[in-house]
Amino acid sequence: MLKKQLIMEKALELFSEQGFEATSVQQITERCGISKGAFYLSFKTKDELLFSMVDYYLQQFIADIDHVVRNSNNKDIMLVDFYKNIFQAFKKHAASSRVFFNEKVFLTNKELFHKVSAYEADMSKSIVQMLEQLYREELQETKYDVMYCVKGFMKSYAELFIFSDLPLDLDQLAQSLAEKTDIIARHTTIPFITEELAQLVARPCDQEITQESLLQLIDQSIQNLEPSIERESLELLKNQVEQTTYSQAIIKGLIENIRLQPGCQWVVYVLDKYFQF
Amino acid sequence: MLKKQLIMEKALELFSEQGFEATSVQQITERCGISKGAFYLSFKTKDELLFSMVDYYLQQFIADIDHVVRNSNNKDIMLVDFYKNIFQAFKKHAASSRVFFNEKVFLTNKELFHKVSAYEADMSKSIVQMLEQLYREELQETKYDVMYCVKGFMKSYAELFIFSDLPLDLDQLAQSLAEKTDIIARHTTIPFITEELAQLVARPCDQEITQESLLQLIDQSIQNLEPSIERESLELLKNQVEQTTYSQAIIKGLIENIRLQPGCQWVVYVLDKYFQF
DNA sequence: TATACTAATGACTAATCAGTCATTTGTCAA
DNA sequence: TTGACAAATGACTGATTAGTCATTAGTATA
Repeated sequence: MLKKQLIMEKALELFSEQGFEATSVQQITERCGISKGAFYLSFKTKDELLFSMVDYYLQQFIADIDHVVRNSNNKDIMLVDFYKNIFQAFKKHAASSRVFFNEKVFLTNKELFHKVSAYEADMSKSIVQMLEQLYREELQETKYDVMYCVKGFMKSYAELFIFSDLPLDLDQLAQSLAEKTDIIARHTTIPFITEELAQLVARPCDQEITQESLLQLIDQSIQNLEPSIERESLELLKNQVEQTTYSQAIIKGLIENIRLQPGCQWVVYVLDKYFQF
Repeated sequence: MLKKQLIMEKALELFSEQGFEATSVQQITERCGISKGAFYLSFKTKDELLFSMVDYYLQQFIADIDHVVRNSNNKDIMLVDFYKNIFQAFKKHAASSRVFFNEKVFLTNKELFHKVSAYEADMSKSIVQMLEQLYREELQETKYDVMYCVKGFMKSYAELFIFSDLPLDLDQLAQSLAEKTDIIARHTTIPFITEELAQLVARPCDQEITQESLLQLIDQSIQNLEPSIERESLELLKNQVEQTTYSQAIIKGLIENIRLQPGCQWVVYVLDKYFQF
């Protein structure tokens, strides 16, 4: 399915330059060097392209964040790591950030709005998880508030990457925001966001990972890979989902094999959760 | 120019529901109960409508914030007042917030992007001014950072008003954010946003208020008013700009007369600055 | 080479759009 | 009542769009 990826990448460029509505299918196919008909072999409609792109790009972003939160053992630098990764992602994916954090379509198309909201809820959950790891029960009353502050810092400082390409010291930025987050976490006494409120806003409840949905996701991801070690790893993992025979170590190793594979971040994220790493 | 206002209001509703690109002039005129031709008597193009709307709605928003910052004498409640007003505005103008904080057009149309950036810069300036009043020289190193945090809080918590209509306790929210801002201001030691960086990002330098540009603005605003005390006040103020004869008290009174007049917030904001209140 | 199949093409359609302009309607003063 | 002017109309134009489909190109098998 390399054609699909090509289309999504070129479409991202164009959407980032002109927006979704203002970009025609013709323009996309011209930039891809393919015909209009070929486009409709990959995607049924222009809307379906956008849906696929949301999955393709937001999954990468969310999975990235989650990985940092889960794999940072050193609490002293967890926050710094978190912010450094976030802004590295913003820097690297400035184009997709522009599109997915600013496109109006996401507010007007209900289905799409839910999709994006669900990913945002995943991100919020990761942040709360990180805060719980860092501060344990000290933060019981205010953790959702602190999460909102973290998201606010992200949104505000991300503008530096999205709207300009100034050379910025990522390390200092990460340290600065880590300090701010720590200060807020330690000193806040008047919470506003209760757990209930946080859940009301993030309504789109994350759907459970079922064996069936995971197998479907793996099949889909396999199609994105050329025959290779990575593809073989994913096929072995598929068997493990159907019937676990290998040890945790082997399974973890197989997941690591595909962690950096483009288009596979999401399946890695879901596999991590499924096998409880 | 009541027709113009009608069109802008109905267009805002539609843009808020569907976005700018997806809304046709036909739809706008249908909701207004006017013909297509009548639309083009008020606005030369669909783009010109958007330009006018940016001025009309963002000026209200910015002027609102500036007024709080300038007129709050009590430092203890200045921050609370600030946030309460901000979120009252978000609540009241949820539709325009949705449009102007999420429309992609603003990123792809250069001229429009500069317009919006200029208003954002005005807002940033007001916030820095408030922080200077509150913390004097204690905050010299970190005030631009704190300003970015304030904007982050605004962006993050505004989602509560823009995307849902849950009943929220504005007072508690304002207090909660005021506390957070105060905490950040007092404890931050690692700044990231320097004055230089802040100015680089907010490039679109605010243009100076000249007598000429002010007179032009007043003329424009007068056209939005029916004959009334308010209109007379504005006409008197126009004379005062050309040649000051009245005392400060009278001028201030005349400005107060029109402060709450719809469509006049911006001229009030500029008059405030011009007469140095 | 012949056959069967899939992948890819691009001219085409029907719909929609922004913007125009000849015409009508409404409103004054004379 | 008339005539002169401005306000408002909506059918129309030309351009552009998403999506289709009859045709062709490419490739693998027999």
